[in-house]
Amino acid sequence: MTQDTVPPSSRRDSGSVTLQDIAAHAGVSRSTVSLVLRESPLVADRTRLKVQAAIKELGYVYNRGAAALRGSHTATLGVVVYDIANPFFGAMVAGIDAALNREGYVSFLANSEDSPERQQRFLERMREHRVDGILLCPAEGTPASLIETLADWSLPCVQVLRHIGEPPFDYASSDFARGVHQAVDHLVDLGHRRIAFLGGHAQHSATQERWQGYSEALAHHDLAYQSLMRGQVTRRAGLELIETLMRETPRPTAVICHNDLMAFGAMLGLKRMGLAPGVDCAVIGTDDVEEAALSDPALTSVATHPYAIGEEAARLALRRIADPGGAREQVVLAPHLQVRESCGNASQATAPASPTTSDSIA
Amino acid sequence: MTQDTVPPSSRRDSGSVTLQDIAAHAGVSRSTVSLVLRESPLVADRTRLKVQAAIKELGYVYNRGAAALRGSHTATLGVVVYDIANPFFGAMVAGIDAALNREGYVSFLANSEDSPERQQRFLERMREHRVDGILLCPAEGTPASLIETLADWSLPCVQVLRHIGEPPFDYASSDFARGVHQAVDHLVDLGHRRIAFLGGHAQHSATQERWQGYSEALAHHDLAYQSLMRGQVTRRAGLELIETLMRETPRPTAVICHNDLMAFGAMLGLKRMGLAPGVDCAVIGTDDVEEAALSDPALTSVATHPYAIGEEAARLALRRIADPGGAREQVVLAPHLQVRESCGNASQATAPASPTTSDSIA
DNA sequence: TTCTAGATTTGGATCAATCCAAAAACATCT
DNA sequence: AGATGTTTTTGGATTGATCCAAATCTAGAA
Repeated sequence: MTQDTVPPSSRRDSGSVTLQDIAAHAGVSRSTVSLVLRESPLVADRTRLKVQAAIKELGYVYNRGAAALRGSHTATLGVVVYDIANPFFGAMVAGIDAALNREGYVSFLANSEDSPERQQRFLERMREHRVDGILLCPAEGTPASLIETLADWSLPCVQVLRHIGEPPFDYASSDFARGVHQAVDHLVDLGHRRIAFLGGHAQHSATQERWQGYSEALAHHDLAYQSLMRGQVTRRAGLELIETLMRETPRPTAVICHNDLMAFGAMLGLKRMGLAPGVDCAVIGTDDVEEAALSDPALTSVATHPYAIGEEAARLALRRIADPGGAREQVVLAPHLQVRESCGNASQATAPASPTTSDSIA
Repeated sequence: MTQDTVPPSSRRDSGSVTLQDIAAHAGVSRSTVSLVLRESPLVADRTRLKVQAAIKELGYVYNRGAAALRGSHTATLGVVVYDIANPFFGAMVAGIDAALNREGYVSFLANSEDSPERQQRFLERMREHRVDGILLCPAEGTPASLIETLADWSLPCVQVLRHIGEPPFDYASSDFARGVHQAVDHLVDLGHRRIAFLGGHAQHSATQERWQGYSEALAHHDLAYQSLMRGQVTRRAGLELIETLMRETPRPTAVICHNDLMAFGAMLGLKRMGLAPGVDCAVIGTDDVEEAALSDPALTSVATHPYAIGEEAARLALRRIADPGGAREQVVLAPHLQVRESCGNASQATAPASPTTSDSIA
């Protein structure tokens, strides 16, 4: 009669139990409950337990929106990719998700479809939602000023896979140049001298780095032959480009592809021409997606570890959010060459016995 | 001196221009600015223009968090899938993204990895963020009570691809039973009589519906032969199961697979056994992922349109959010059979007389 | 000119948390 | 017991928008 500890049913009606309600029920103040929720060490153990019991009893649900309004962060990260339908991004997003989840963060995901306009809209929307930071895989044609704009917004941004402008900025990716270099090394070891490259025609860093790796590697091995074809980085483009390529004279004996999709297309194209991938022409892809292990023949590929890139990018973003003024970081993972069957096996290639069609002119 | 219209630089420092600031600058009240932002027809045109000018001039950024606190919705949707790395989900998420984007919504994406515990954590987190609704692809083993729990939370939830419990509930998917039925019909048309099925061993609706479609179709055609193998729905499982299957006597002449990944595995397995997919054994997949068109041989597949499912699911969720009490809806898209080469071509199977040179098949 | 219906506009309360300075409770040492 | 120092706890102010009832401003009619 003096104090009703639990108004039986009137509480869970409207679904909104507030800090105030808990405080009343536990006989403490709003502020104390807030401290308990945030796991502050200021609260005495006995009080903490009382409050936690009340929280459980009343079925309280933390309101992150209200907290964000007064506080300084939303525990929310914006993620903008340009092709979520691509399996590579699926894996990357899974990595991001895992890393964020550990810290209680949630991510807004948006798909720019490589359109700078869509990308811009998404970024503005995320800003309105007061995300703590952004993971951005910049759409092709993103203006160089975008990074400054984000800085003006004081929105921490980690660029992923591609970057616009020059460092310093936060960046997480794979060392694409090195990956292609490794692929060339491997082919040279196997005895190849005429190594072609099927690349993307787009102008972003991820494409350029691969070209660079390719030409550096050729120079390093004193190879005169060079053949660089550009197209979409799709299976279909791989199929079409390889046909053109195989009609060249002299014909390359190996081809490195921008990604695995192109490589699959190239292998299919070879088959359609009556040529055997790995025998008549070695093929190397990039990314090492799951299908690479099970294609026919199994594809040798430069593994770029999308899941790990996602994890690293997310962790870097969290670091930057915690320390916005800190030194910018570039996390560039080393790829590794996953050797399978699409380059033939060593015995075939390294011991060409007689017909060493010694490299001629390009 | 009486009124300073624009304090030149002191405003954009802290980055937070509020409704109050705009109101002062435009000479109106907070409330009016709010009405303008929400495109209320109550505001006179002249006032609206004045306010919009002030908004632009001061570089105001709408604070959706603050709005959500007082208002009733967050323009936010939670999306929980169980395998984001799967290309099917990539496409589906792209569809969701497109539909939400049109209405100004943003989505939180989470990956349950088919773990009910992870799923539960994510749902709680999303509740704390006060999402307006949930798109849920239930993890395997999700307790039947989950849907009630979400209802208790008064959180609108659309189940996608799989469902737990029985209608009425909101649900968006493909008619898997019908898809398998169509596949059987096609094979029977081609003259097949021994048709096997490679399915998943999991106990969710999506798997059961396919079994059901398979046995109904067999009954419909009075086929006595039946062979149903269960495993993971992965490429590797397809590869392993087909080998077992082809050692059976009598051997099936055709196999329908739970999804395309299994079908790719099955085709690879056939090749490894020295059998030709489409000649020695017809293969049909489900989903019609992009790779299906370019595999070797090109895969006949039951197209389930993940992008469209994503769009429909998102739109249904938005409808339910707008009208929480409305009648529950089941949006079940009709799949269609995408015929390619993995069942042989018509000339071999149906009309051995004339070599119809028409591109793929009729 | 006054009245009134209709169209605009407004201030105060509210949403549910956090921040912060100051108060209260408790322990320790003369 | 009193002075001092440490933990704990607290109320009031604050965050930035929306809701709502009431106030103000039209324009047309009496």
